[in-house]
Amino acid sequence: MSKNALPGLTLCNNAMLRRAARKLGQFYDDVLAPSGLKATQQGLLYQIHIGDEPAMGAIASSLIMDLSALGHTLKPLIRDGYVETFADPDDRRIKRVRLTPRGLVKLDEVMKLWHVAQQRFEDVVGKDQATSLRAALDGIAALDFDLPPAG
Amino acid sequence: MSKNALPGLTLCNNAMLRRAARKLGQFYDDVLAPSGLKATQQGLLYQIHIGDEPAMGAIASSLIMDLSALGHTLKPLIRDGYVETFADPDDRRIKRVRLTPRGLVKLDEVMKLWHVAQQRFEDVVGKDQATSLRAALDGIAALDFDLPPAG
DNA sequence: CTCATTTAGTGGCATATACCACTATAACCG
DNA sequence: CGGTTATAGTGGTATATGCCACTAAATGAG
Repeated sequence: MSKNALPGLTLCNNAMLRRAARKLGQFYDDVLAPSGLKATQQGLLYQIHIGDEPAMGAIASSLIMDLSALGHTLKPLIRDGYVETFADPDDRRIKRVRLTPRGLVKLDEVMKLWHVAQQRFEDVVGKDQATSLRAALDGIAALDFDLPPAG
Repeated sequence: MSKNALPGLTLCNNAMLRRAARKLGQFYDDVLAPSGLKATQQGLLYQIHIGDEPAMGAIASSLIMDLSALGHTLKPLIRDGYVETFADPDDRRIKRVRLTPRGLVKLDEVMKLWHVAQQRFEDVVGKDQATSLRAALDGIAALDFDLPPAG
């Protein structure tokens, strides 16, 4: 009944990454649960907050997320009144995003919980380990897998 | 227009992990696309294949995935005839999973593409880097975040 | 044996995330 | 200026995942 009775699991970089993401996501989600937000939503609110009324495209590319996926993810936050959008006056194709006052309050609340989760994570894995892990993950996010142009 | 105009992004372990997972997922998915399978599905077929007609619970716990999530994820694979399930004769609560002949053929096909993606990843990040990354991710997956029992 | 409890999965609902086709707007070119 | 192209988002559809309430089946206590 060991947790890892199945072999071979550790071979695929992508599978391992997703697996770790599920684990960590469950942990962060648990800790954030009292706020009613998921970790993804907390992260998104935070990104919006630290940006200067960022355009959707800017957020999406920062988060390496599909633009339409961002749009979908934003919907519950808009519905719940944490976030609002408005067209850029200089380019009406661009939709900018900001927190509502209510969203600011909520962010404050959820960030307290986030600190708990973050701290607990770093207690368990070690601060330096966590830092180098994040660096490694940032490295992956920055990779370019394109084959060098043949011509 | 830098990709990372927004600051602060790199602070959250969970957010960074998800971000890297999106990036890598997109890459693996791209490479596997000709097979018609997503990387998650390839990974799942593979897990089923290397297991001995594993029970759903066993798969779920190996992958650190919610049991019901596994059930949902399995549905398209069953619908497309790659996978079938059957009740364990000794314990009818248990549902075991196996590949169909068609599933085996498909796995073969998709694994060829997987090797391409995997190889390309390791070319780009380095074999040793990849190995230690996977080890780190496995470490995260194995963490225990429970607070030590107060009693 | 019978009832309470635990275990294994299911189904519904909600969010996360991607791709595609489409629309609106801006930018560019002759 | 007018038509073509490029850019920014939207909506639909599909998979990925999680939680909860529920059912079925096995286990354990009396």
